[in-house]
Amino acid sequence: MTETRYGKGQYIFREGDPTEYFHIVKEGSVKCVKSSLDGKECTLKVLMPGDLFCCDASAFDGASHPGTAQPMGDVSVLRMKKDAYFKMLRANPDAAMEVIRYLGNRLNEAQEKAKVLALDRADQRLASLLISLAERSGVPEPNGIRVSVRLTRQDMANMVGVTTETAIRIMARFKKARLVSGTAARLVIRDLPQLRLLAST
Amino acid sequence: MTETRYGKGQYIFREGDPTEYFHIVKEGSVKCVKSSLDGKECTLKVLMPGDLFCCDASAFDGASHPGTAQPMGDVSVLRMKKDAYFKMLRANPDAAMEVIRYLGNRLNEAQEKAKVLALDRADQRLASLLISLAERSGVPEPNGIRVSVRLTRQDMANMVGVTTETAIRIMARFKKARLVSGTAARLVIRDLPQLRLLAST
DNA sequence: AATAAAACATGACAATTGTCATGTTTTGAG
DNA sequence: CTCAAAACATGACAATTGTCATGTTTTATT
Repeated sequence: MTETRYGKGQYIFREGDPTEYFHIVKEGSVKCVKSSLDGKECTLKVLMPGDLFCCDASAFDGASHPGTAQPMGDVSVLRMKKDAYFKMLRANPDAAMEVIRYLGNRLNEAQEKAKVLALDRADQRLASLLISLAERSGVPEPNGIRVSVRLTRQDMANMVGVTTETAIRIMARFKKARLVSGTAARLVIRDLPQLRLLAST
Repeated sequence: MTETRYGKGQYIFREGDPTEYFHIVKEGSVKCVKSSLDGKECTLKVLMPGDLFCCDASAFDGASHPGTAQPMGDVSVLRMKKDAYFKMLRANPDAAMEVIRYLGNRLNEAQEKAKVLALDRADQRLASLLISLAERSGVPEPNGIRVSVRLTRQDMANMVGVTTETAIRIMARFKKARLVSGTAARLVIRDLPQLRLLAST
């Protein structure tokens, strides 16, 4: 299990690269991204410390990475050679069970995301995103919940499948309605209940 | 491991039901569905013989089912009490590894689906669906590939996050362009290469 | 074979979201 | 602190998709 550090502009691995390592996020956040042929990008998930990645099937079949893993700022990642990882899992039922649980949670999450993308309007999808940001990386503050991950409007757009302009416009509306305040450097959720209402309306 | 049969109009379990069993599809197909508060439905996946479900995290935390499992026609399902299933996995590293591989594949699939929903137009999403139907349940025929699962336009609409009308219109276009023929009872993919092209255009 | 229900179909129109263009503000590197 | 790059912002317009209404065809059941 070796520790590796990555910084801005680097990649942990890219879509299509051969799968060699199992990874755990130690410090910082990591973006999982897929892109289409015409350059459009979609952010599938932001991994936080403790999150596993490439703990799964792509690692098995000698296949290649189905997406790109990109550090958001400076990150530190623990990794282990594929073979050693599998050996470890076989020898250690507790670890294997933990990975099964983790993958199951990730699968549920991914399917919930698919549902939101399939059924909700852009503003609802953004509201859902803000809610989960508040829950997963929120820091309580006097006048709301600060999101500790730095996300530009473009990042948010890529996370909910809309254009940057649409994300900007909707966030501007949210700001006007006092549901949120600030931008990437300091995004604060000010009215979580109202956002929840909007997400399910 | 007991076998259970289900028929039209029944449910294997519904969203919110407590998780009690681990399941395997033995015969027939099973729809995994989520619905929103206002009645809109989204089909996450069609399970085929050999597919596992509830092999995952929801089964752990004593949580409830995140979605509904609905038989498509007559199906036969093998199931095992949660506790026995976990005991079996712990005692059997091969089985545990197999579940890890399976969940990983499902996760990749779900994320690919999310990407398509986030980035592609309705016609591209439908083309992608038809491609994967051809690959996963296609039966070669003199003039194309027959889809062995019976799917109405409404089913397809629910699978790609569009309205029934939109699915009907796009399928009509596909039919006119000789990419497909027939309806639910006998859907045939006639020009897979062209569909692939369309899906990634 | 009759018949009700479901599936398929199509038009007119509305709502949502994307595209492109342009300008302002904020951020970060030197 | 300066300055370029990135992020944020907004308008005008186009494209996509949804909504509602209505009608035909197919399917399944008695």
